[in-house]
Amino acid sequence: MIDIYILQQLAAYAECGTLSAAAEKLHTSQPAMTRSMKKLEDELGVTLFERSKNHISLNKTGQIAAEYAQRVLEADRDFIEKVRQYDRSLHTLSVGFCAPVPQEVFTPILNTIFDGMTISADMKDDATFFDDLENGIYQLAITHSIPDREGFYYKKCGEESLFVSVLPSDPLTFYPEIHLKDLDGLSILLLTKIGFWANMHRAKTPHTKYLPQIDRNTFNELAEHSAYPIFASDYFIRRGERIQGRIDIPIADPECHTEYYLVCAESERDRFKRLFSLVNEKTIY
Amino acid sequence: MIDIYILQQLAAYAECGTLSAAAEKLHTSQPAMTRSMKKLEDELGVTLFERSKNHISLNKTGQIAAEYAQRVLEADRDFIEKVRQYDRSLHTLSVGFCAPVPQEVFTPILNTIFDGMTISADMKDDATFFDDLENGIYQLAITHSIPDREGFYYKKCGEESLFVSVLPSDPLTFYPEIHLKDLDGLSILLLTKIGFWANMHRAKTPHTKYLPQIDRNTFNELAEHSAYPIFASDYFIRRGERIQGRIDIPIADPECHTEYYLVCAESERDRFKRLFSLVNEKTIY
DNA sequence: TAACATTACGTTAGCCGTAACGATA
DNA sequence: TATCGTTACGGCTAACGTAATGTTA
Repeated sequence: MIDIYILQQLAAYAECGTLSAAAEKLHTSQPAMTRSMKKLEDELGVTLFERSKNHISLNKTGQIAAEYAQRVLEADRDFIEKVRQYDRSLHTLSVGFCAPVPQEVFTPILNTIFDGMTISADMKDDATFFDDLENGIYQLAITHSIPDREGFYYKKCGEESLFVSVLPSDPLTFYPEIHLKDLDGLSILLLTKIGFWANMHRAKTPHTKYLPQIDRNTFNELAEHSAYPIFASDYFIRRGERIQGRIDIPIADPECHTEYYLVCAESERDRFKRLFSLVNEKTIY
Repeated sequence: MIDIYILQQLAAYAECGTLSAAAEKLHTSQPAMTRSMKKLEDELGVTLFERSKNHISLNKTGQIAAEYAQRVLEADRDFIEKVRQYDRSLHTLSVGFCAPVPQEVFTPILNTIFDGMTISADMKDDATFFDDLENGIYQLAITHSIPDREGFYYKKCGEESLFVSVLPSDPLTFYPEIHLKDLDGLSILLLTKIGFWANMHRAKTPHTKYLPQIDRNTFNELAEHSAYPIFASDYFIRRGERIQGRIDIPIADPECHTEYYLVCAESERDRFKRLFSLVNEKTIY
């Protein structure tokens, strides 16, 4: 068996062209390189280098050796990566959220039930969530539609409705409820990272100029001190977490009312039994 | 980077089931195994074993690790083998001979011209010789037919004719020359390892009972002290290497007269320039 | 009690870095 | 003269084996 460190040195030499350069790259000394390459030739019983007094180069066999050394190194790296990855997969639960409210609601629940595991949360449009569950990218997902095929277990876990939040002086307050098309063309403050809502807005109000805000504090600051309309959620309104001095107008479009579903692969149903039993239709509400 | 010796220990443990058995297999001590496995877990930052007070076993991650360790070990073994193999290929010349006489003639020539190289000689029917040259199994071949396709360089290097050698009292001596069909049904002493001649005999004299002799000395002994017909070659007859007290009768069939060709891949023509220049139509004669 | 894993401890083989040398462009 | 590879040498670390300990079947 050839020590992997020696193969690493061979590969480094093949890359750098001189022993001294390779030594530097590997944070070791030139003599160490010389010794290692000698030892390698010795253990293989094969000449790998052509040597003149102050220069060495790989011969044909040496070039072949450098190539195969790369494969061994790659296998070793792969070993480390795959083992760590597998171990990680045993201790992390990857969850896909399609919107911020489900994430806010479920994060503490998951942390309680799966104590000791790392909860890896991802938020984006749920268009690919069923694929992602099948491919093992997520073990759980909160979607805003029911599965389009077999192989999943799911349960409704809540609802959410959007409002438009404006200053009392805003002309929009004239209506008891409004439609998204009434907003088309306006400038609206909008938080980023809002999952499927982003695509919905983009589709329904293509001419609206959205002013995206990454930071929630900045968003709140701007919302309080500007006249830009913002979107609000019944979830937050119900909890009193509102922007002061604004009026919330319901949106009539059906796209602004959604139901949420907790979904897992059918094969993992048992594993998430306790979670599903804790969830009911109004978990998000 | 994980030291390959530790992976070897992991693999040995996975195979043996206990650290002590693995230690014995690898000619090391139990404590060394304990330490190595601890170190492996440490370097990976991952738990691989379930431990009770006097028993350990691989957990799921450990089983995955053992699998991947095997791959690394295989890559390392492969490295050694392939490098040695390539080096060997640079220092050996594999030659296919279709008959004994060419081998006898060419062996000293090849040893002289390719001094320092190992000449690996193979003798068998030359049906696959052109394929073998293309696939790099041979670098040179002596065939009894010219190449059936492009891509080869060749030169006629000799001829050989077969005789039947019998006692003066044998009825066959009545004929000035004989045909193979006259031999069909007889018992004939025959050396093994005679290349394409074996298939020729089998095809032309299917009812003959051949008495195969592996050892040349045994063959000569039997030839001298029995009445069985044997085959002789003009090559040996011309050199006086005959069995005492026998008469050599020429065989009329065209299959018993052959020409020999020295062949190499067109791409290696230069490499064998000197050899070809030394060879002429009567090299084997 | 026999087999096993782990811990403790003293020893040593092997590798490393520094220094010196010789050769080359 | 600067760079490169090799050799020599002293120091040190990391891994080893022996021995002892504790646990289990």
